Amino acid sequence: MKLATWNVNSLKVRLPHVLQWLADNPIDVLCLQETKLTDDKFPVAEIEAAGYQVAYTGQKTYNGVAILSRHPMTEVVRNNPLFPDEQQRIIAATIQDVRVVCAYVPNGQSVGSDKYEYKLKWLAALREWLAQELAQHPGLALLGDYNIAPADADVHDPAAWAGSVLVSEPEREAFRQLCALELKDAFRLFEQPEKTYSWWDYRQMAFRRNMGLRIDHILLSPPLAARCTACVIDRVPRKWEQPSDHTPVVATLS
DNA sequence: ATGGCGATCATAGATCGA
Repeated sequence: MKLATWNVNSLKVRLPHVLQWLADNPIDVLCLQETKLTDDKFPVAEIEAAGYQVAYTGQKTYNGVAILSRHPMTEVVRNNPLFPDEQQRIIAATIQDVRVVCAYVPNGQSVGSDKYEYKLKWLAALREWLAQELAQHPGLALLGDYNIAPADADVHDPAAWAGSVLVSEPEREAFRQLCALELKDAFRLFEQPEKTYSWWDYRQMAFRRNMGLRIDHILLSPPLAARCTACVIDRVPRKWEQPSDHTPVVATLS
């Protein structure tokens, strides 16, 4: 089973990219973030025509998440039941023996801002809910845009980024608290090329200069981590015309 | 120090993202 996550920064603009990438990479499950579509505008027919079922929850302009699956989805949950929220940032579904949680973690804007406080509260509530989910679903995968670079190795210029949003210590502690649920960062289960990132700013030719951050992650519970044979970041779609600023992360389970 | 770029929307400049 192959699972992937991709922040598409508008599914309206990026639907051709998603369909092309799925044609090239016929994986089982794809989690999307930042669809930026209300549910009435979600491109269900195009995705079904590509061979995927889909569950989604969105809103106008901001946020929005979806799960595309080649296999039936059950127990679909939208949002964190422990954290009432207007912002559509979480969708979960059970696919075969895997509880798939797709998350778009708040950006946080800047350290100390209201949005930063919201991010930390949101992450604490996510952890609380995941503990409950794990009790019912031992095989759980948390895929998404975490908006956290867990370590300096995930940052192109750690000195320049030190202490700022996406790398600050409270955010990294929140990431570690998710890992403390025994979730494993699939990417770090394997030897990886240095300076591998999942996001590059549109400005300053950041992609060409590889000025990136690794902020999109797949965390796996112990039974799934034991089955994981690979985890890669696919830079290819970032080179396409009119790309998302994020690129897919893919995990393979035996 | 500021703005870079891109998407969105009360379609023009503002807001947000990361």
